[in-house]
Amino acid sequence: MMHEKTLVILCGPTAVGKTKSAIALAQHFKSVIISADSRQFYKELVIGTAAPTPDELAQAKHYLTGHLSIHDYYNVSMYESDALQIINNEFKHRNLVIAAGGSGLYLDVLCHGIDNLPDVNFSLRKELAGKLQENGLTWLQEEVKKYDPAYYAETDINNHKRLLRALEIIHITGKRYSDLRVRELQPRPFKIIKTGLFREREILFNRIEKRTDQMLAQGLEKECRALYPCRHLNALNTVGYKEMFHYFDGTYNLDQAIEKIKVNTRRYAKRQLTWFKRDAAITWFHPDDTEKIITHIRKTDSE
RNA sequence: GGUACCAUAGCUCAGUAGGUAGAGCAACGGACUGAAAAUCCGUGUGUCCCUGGUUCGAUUCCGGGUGGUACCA
Repeated sequence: MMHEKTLVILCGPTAVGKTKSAIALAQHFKSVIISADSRQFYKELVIGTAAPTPDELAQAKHYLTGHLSIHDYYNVSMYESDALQIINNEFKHRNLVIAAGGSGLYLDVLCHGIDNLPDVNFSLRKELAGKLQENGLTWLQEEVKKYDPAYYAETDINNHKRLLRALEIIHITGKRYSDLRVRELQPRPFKIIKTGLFREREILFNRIEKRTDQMLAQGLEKECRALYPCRHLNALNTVGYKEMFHYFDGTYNLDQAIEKIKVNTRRYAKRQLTWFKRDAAITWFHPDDTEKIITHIRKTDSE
């Protein structure tokens, strides 16, 4: 199917160099960048998320970065509609848009949509979380087993977040989560070209180490201190912040907190790689090979 | 220089009354549908410092090296 409109995906693990490459592509194609980094959405999280700098923001139009407050509720479905609306608008006067980021789920939903499941009911979530607290994981497992044995059989039964979400949906809809989660791929009215950035692991890990030290030098501690009162917010359950909060608590000393940030960032990068690796549609490039990425996009786009 | 103690996984250490070894952390692999930088699952990766001796068999016992730590000079 021929589309005259194209969405270019640029994904990859944290610290691989996505921001820089995305800007280079945006400048070359005279295009814009839609962020797909679930923590760069929050305007309060700047240093710790390695958000694009004012200088970088000036080099290309960026969407969906710093557009939320940590106090806002947001989820992947809201991201899907926000991003699609922007893409739709941009396609009125250009043929190519770039979506760049490291949040695999968000990119997948942008490309293929997500099942029409009910939104979170906060009072229900609170109620169920309270029961979980009171009765333990076994209770939650038994509930899911009782109302949706199919889901219980196939899911990670130690993952309380998954079980809680499934139980929520069962309560809200009166239906089984496994019947509603059909994973239907939604067609998009534009072409999608998926590119990924890759570096040798040792080099990637060195970059993480160096970038963490830079964050500290740029004032990560101060940024975290200001956010410390809000530490319970989901947006702050984030690498780089939660470890500093433990330092403020006295659980870690500063050196331990820094080491933990490095370890957890490496693990995050590994989880991202696991996610992206299984997507055979991604073509991989070294971040320095901007010309190759451009050639690939031009070639694929004209096919 | 002398005496004592130590040397086992990437790190900190346990252990084997002689039958080639296991914890924590780190590391590695994986899952993933409205919390996703979240959450969860799985995996020991080893010249037991070197070298002789005793023994059917030594990481373990004995001797000698080497390295480290502490104390005494």
